[in-house]
Amino acid sequence: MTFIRFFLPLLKNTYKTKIMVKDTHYCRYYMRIPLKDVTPELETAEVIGWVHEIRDLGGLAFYILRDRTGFLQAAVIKKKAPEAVLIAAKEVSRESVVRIKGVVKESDKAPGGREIIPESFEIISKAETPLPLDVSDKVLAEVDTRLDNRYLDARRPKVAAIFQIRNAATHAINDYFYNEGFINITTSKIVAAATEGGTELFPIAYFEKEAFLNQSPQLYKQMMMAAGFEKVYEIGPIFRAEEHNTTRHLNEATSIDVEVSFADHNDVMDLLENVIIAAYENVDKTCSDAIETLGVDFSVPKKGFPKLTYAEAIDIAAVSIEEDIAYGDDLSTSAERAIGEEMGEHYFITDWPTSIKPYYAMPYENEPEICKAFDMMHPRMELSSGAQRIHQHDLLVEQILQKGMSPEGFEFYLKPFKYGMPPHAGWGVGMERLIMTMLDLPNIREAVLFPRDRHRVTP
RNA sequence: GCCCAGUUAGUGUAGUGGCCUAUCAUGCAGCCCUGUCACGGCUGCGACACGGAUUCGAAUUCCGUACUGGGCGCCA
Repeated sequence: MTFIRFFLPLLKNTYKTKIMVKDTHYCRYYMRIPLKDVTPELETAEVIGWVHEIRDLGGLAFYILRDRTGFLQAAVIKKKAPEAVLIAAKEVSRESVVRIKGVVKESDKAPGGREIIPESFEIISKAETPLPLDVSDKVLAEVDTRLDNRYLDARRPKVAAIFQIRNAATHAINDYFYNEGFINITTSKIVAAATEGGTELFPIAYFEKEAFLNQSPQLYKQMMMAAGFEKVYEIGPIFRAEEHNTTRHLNEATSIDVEVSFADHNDVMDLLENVIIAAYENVDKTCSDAIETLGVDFSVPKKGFPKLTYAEAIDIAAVSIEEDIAYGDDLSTSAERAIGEEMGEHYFITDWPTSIKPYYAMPYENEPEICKAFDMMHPRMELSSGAQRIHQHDLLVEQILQKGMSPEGFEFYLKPFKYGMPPHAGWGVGMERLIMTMLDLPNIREAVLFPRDRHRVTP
């Protein structure tokens, strides 16, 4: 019986057309109405949701139901309600899943101007008490408690809103690349050696071989340039085994990685701006409810991010921070912040010293001490780094040696440079940082469903 | 890797040697309540991370252990 009730609509689209309301996004597959679509015009409705709050006034009790679309109040009038409704209403706990059928009434006293008067009230899945955290936000839990109970935490509209927005951003980025003729690739996350340098890798057991989780798809993107794919991108996980413990680092992050042949650093900086703006624009266009739920100031950045050379950035930092900073130093966190404050919007730092950028960054022909590498910054932090890459085999080997690394270690990477490697450029953007800065989230863990940090491997 | 801080009911907290039989809020249970929307009222339930030391007396001081948060470095 249950089987028929659930699956008949799939086979026979006309069944129960009365509640097959306009929004096919939510309705096509279920015999229920999303809560936001419940209106008095329906007269009757069957809804399923979580019991968000219970307010028992004595002769009258209110049950606030919640699903991903919103809230609906069910009003149980104890003198009039059927016995079975009273029993279930008494029995139910907060955060239980319930199915309610009843009459929908207009009421200016009810939230959203309408409420449902249950004629049946079925507890589909009862929630135990006490709950590990308060979904209704009366007592805010700490991030750690929330992450331990992420499935409950994510029931909170504010949390759901973040991932709705992340979805819209990801979708826009994929769309942008697709429309621009990029090929979406996926590359292996299991690698044989520390190829890029500069960061610690997680060792893994790979049968009888030594292997690691990849820190970046960099080398693979470049190999696909040699393959003639011309424009590739990948949105995927990267792993860094650094023991940092901060609100802006993850040991597993999502990288939006791009590589373009026959392009230089300026071309891909232009591309980067477009991608960031496309993400913001789609969020702006499709997520106004989520933005409102989060209560953040949201504005789409304007095309033409200011460009600062590394030397100029150092000058700004030198006058605004206490600590000593000189040409050739990496930009410290406090320097980054000081420059960000000065800039007040997204910006690029270009023309970095070759000595502090990875070996694959292309030095300027006339001034090889600096290279065609750039960082793209949000006032709060670094979002992206990229460069025109070295495509000449011998120059690459020279740079690797200069960094004190051994070319023998990654012959598989160098070999493609011998057989027709086009000039190319690319970048990587931290997805979580993009979302974090977009929504002004205090902690990067808020931008991932299941963050992996120094201590956390569950859930 | 270096440095700092923390751990008290399910959740979030108060607490600086005796007034702690541990505060408050939320939650939960019971009773009252027909328009709540942070419903309200009354009663109750529920916690000092672990081990050791100091002391007449330790949630509070000291040592160790475990766990956690944060800053820096490095980076996305």
